[in-house]
Amino acid sequence: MPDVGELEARVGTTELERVPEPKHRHLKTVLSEALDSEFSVGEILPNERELAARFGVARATLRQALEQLELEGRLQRRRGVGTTVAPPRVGVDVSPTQHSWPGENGEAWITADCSRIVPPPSAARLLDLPPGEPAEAVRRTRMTHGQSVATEILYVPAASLAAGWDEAGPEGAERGRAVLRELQHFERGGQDRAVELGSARSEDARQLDRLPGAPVLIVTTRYFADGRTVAASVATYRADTCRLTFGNQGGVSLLAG
Amino acid sequence: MPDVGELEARVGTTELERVPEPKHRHLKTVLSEALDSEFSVGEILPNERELAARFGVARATLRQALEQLELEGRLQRRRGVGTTVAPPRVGVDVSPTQHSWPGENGEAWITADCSRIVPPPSAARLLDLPPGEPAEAVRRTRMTHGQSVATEILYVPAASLAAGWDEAGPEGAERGRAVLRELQHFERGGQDRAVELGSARSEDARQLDRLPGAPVLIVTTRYFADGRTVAASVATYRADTCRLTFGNQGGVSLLAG
DNA sequence: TAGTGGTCTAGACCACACA
DNA sequence: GTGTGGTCTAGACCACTAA
Repeated sequence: MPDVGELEARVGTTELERVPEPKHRHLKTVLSEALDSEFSVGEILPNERELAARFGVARATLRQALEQLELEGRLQRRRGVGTTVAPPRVGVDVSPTQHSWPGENGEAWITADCSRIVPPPSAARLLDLPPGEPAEAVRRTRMTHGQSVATEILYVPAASLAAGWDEAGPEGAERGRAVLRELQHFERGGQDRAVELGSARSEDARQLDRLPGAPVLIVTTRYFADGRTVAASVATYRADTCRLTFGNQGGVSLLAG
Repeated sequence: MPDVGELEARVGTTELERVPEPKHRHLKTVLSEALDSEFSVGEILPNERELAARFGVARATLRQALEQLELEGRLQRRRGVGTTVAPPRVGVDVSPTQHSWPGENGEAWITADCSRIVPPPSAARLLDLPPGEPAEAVRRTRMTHGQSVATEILYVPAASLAAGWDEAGPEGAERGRAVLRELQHFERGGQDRAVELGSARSEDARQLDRLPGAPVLIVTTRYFADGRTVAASVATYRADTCRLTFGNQGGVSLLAG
């Protein structure tokens, strides 16, 4: 375990400055620099009680600093285990060329489930669907490097399914794959996308191996064909481990390095 | 001020459930529903001590719930003022058609400053610039509906400036506009973009009217021309008030090629 | 000056992972 | 069990805003 003796001294020193910077913010800066210079990826930090004692602050104050560093993807904390130095964020391509049409071959998405439900109002609005109208909801998970980085619900209204669609057909993942096959019949008309900050619903949190409320990036997509919205999806990406890339150079994202 | 009597009762009730949900999370749910049904945009909530007392929890616990709601853009808290119900997030277009080349006419960016600096390592990496090499750093602010929603630093290496570029030329905003004019000479070669979660540096926080450490969406862009990276920018968007949109229906299709 | 949210403390107990 | 991070309390004082 690296020595943090010098850092303790600096916390005390700056505390006397003219412009009072909150302790937790200064602590975050000091820890951040220590992570750069004295720790390597995967290394375990001293526990919170230990660190708080060393820096001469209450545990709650130390936790404010750790929370920020976790938000920025610098640390990973796990209950019952400890706090470790996180690897750099993974670049996940969400540009239309990589994420262009649901169910396309070569996608990184794994279909998990599907059921016929009444979409929540926010989803109904995306689809221009009257409230109360049912749709197929396909649940998928996106894997990268053996880890699940995102979960998604893809809403497909009945109007986007062929006339022979069997409402009483198979359930679960098989039904989901059938819905995705239906979408292949459309001539692609483009898409819309939005990114915003959110917090993980408990269902998403379970799948992403995070606590409920963890920060996530929510990617909302509308798929167009035949001059209307034929499907819409709400994807939830782990904000701590992911960087969403929109490379349009037509090749591999150079930002990945 | 709407009555929250019913809500208090529900907090007490659910506390007895079999699966112990943290109080702050349940509190968040209850408050969220109250915001939907009993409050309207701009309305002022009771203060934190008052709310904590009503729900029978410590102020710190209540604050955990409020912090989450603020993160999701539902609330706005200002020291010395109070907590108000936030308006829906503003959609800010960051698609290539709207944000296509720095300094283009009709942009929503206001040039604030410019100086010759040595870019931080992260920026040098974006530019494929050797460490220590200087670049012009143009600082800009993006306005939407009279509010500043983003700040940006655009790095332009010396190699991207014309032979006759005057290093000792004007300072401040005027210098920035001169650098932007230089960029107009290139034949545009496309761009790269990435979005990730970060926290506001104190400088950004001041410009965005937020406290340092506030959650922000960081948009990193590389501009290509002549087969190389001629400029790169790091833009910081307020995560609480902004939804980044990548709409391409009305404009050029990103699916081309 | 009064009232707000922001910071900080020094405890306590709980849920979880792992040996 | 033992040790970790997660939750929660009941205070206190500070920085800021606006009347």
